[in-house]
Amino acid sequence: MELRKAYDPKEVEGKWYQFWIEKGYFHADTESGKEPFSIVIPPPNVTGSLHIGHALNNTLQDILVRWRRMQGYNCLWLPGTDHAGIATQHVVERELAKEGLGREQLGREEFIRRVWQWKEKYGGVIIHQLKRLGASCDWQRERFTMDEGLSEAVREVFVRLYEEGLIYRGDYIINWCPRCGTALSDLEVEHREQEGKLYFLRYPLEGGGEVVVATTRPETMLGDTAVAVNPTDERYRGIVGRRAILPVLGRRIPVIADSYVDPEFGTGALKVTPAHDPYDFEIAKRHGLEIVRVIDQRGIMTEEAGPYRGLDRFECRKKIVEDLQRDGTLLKVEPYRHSVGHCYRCQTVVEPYLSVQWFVRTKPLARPAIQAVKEGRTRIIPRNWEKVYFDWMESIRDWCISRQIWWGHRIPAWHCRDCGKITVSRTTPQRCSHCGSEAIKQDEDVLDTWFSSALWPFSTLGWPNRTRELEVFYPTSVLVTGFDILFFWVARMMMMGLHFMGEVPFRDVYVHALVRDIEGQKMSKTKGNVIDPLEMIEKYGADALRFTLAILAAQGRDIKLSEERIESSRNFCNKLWNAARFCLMNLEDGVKGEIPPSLTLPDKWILKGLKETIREVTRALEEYRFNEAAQTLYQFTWHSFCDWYIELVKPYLYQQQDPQLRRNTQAVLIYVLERILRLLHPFMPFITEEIWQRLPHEGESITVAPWPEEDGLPEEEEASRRMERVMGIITAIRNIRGEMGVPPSRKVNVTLRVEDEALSRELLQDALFIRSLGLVDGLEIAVGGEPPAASCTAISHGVEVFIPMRELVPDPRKEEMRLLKELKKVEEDLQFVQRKLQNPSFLNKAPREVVEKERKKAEDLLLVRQKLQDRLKVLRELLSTGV
RNA sequence: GGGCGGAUAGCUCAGGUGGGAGAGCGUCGGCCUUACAAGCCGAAGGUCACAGGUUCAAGUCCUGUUCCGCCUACCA
Repeated sequence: MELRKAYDPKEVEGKWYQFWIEKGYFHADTESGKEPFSIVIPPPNVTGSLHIGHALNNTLQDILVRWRRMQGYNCLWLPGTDHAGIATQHVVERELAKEGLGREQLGREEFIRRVWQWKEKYGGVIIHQLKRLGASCDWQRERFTMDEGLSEAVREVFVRLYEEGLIYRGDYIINWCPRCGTALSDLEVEHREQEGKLYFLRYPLEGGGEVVVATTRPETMLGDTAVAVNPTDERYRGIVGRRAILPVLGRRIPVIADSYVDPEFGTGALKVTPAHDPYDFEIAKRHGLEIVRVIDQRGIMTEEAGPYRGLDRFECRKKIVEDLQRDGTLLKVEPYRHSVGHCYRCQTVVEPYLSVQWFVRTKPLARPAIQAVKEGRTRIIPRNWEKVYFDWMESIRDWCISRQIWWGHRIPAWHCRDCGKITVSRTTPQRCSHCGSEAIKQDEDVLDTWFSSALWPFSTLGWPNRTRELEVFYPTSVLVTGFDILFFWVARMMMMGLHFMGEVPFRDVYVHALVRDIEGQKMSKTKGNVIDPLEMIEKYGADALRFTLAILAAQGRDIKLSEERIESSRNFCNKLWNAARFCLMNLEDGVKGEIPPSLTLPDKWILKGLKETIREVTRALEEYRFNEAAQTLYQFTWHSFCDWYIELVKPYLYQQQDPQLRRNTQAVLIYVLERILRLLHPFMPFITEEIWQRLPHEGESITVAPWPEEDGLPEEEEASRRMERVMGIITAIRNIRGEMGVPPSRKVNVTLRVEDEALSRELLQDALFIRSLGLVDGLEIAVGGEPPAASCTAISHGVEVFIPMRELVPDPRKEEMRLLKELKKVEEDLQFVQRKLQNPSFLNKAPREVVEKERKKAEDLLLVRQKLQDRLKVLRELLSTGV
């Protein structure tokens, strides 16, 4: 059964994925008794489609899961999606808008019904895309944050936290998105540096004089209820306690002293707008100030704004600046760079807004979460993210969890119309728990989506029920995620996991990089620089995409992805394919992959390489060094196996005299290839399965084949060195050929000169390789004696290589250049080594083996130099007499 | 303001615990050598950002500087 000339991913990917699913390889069995290895997927937004960041995230998870599965672990990779409250609501509202409908028209219940409808229809897109990528998730356990089970967990957590006093409700200034019409948590606000202006306003004082305040938001002056100065500020000592007259509205407001005010900034006098600035709000609370709301939840000026009522906040700013300028209140305007908060969903400028919201008291939850990482019960990898985690956790602020939208987990709290108190309950209550009134109404708000995802590692395993899944798979082995959601998600899972399970949610957190474009820009649709993973899969195959992401995934650095990189991985797939094609073409009936009792030199060399590769790849994966694992495999497969081993053993395969040798060689070829496939399988699942199935193999799928072990592979240091010497000679011959422009069609005669008998006997035995890979016709091996005249020369591993010049394009000058170049290099090296050896402190202080190494190096270099000089001398005599 | 990361070949990047720097792509030269032109063989190309320091020895450890990037923050 011969393979096609080029690998075609389209023909194989779908087929094998379906096969794996049918066989149930991805399904974890709680009763298997094998050691568990579990990962919960960072649930993508249900509205989402697979972008390159998902592709990276899931490729890395799949590599770990497939590798551990082959190692014999009972692997659970639990997939699912996140209901993404605000995002999903947007999407559905946009859909409705097309029908000319608004959500208010439909009413809450009907709207929610439509969201579910939408979810059923389009929500699975990303799940299908993950399958295209090859993700080996346990699809039978797929979850959704709005599932009944997960919703139960959410209610349970809310009620318990409320009962423990860790959830409270109150009036606070929160981040409000006027466009989305909802509160946002601090994390959901993106701060961006922006070119703004600092306006200096003159507020007259009652009884004469004035105080000048500075502000970036002049429109909020309408809501000012005080002017504050620092109590230590000499300049203002006299005016504290007096009253200022608010321009436009004429309101009398007190001048107060508060240490929050920075005397260095602006004029040192701060206008206090309690309803529209979180810190002004704090000041107001301290001083019992009046609170006047001048901007409403749509970003429109309220009745309190007097003449400006009804204006949009930005229009109002423009207008009020004009007016204040006209009447002289505006003293001056300075350009000012400052950071402005934007809604992470819609980029609207966020409004600090005073409203009643629900909060989680985070400090008591954070403490154990910090402790767990400090004690190493959870490791964050790479380590430097631990610091970021600690910094955030130690200065954590209470988490605003209520959202004024409809799509999400409705807050399980009921307000009593009679006594005004709140009943929080797991199930829908019939009456107020305080006064017994039946006039109760459920809170309108829903919970922040991250509230439910914070429970993901245990809610998906069945909590609050005590399930077998929890018992076996919690804590999960590792969480793989991007640093952008370290706070949003990882930190909160840590807090919730520890609080409710009494144990960390994961042993390791592997934090990977962001994928950027080749210029280092974040990919975004608006910039038009996105690389669409599905398009890449379509074009180059899933394996090529996966391998590219893996080989680029170095710790601590962002990935700059370009299509060329994927193309080169595609070439690697093709290389592997053709290596397999070669092996199969040369495979006789009945031969299977094994290590035969007698091994040739190339066999011993490649098996040693394989052993090292297994060790290195396994170690790299254990340390989450995906790029090193991929790189090692690439080098071994392409350069060791294809470029050298296959070429070296061709003479054995093609000869007829010794059938046993031929068959043994085939056995080693298959043996090594099959191990390469297994090592590559976590990275490139499809092509490896396709080839593996065509090779002689044991078992029904490479997915469940055992991970290769070093044990049982021969060491053969000596043979390996001998092989490398031969390879060095071959390279030397090729070098001369290349530099002298000898085409491959032209064979050359070669003389090798060595110093001792034993070496010459070995070379004689290995002559076959030199002939075949060096394209050598006659090969002579001399011990000592006169070197042949008029030759091109090279020295490798103590062996002098001669190719008679008349066989080549005879240009002695060219050869002279070549030798001089070589000599220069050797002399430089020699100088360097000798300088070291002449340094007494080096000889005294450096470790013995390092000194020995340098001595040996110097000896070798001296020898090489001598020989090169001899050659040069002969060549020059030749040149002077003429060839 | 605080913190973190980066600066290595023309480009994109690797280089755990210090012992004279590697890959992919690109470039140049030679090849359709019966697995592969998505390929083979060979070559060129580097003051490892800068300045000090530690050390017998520094791309690697320490200090400072410059230039980028990111995260974070209550100077309105």
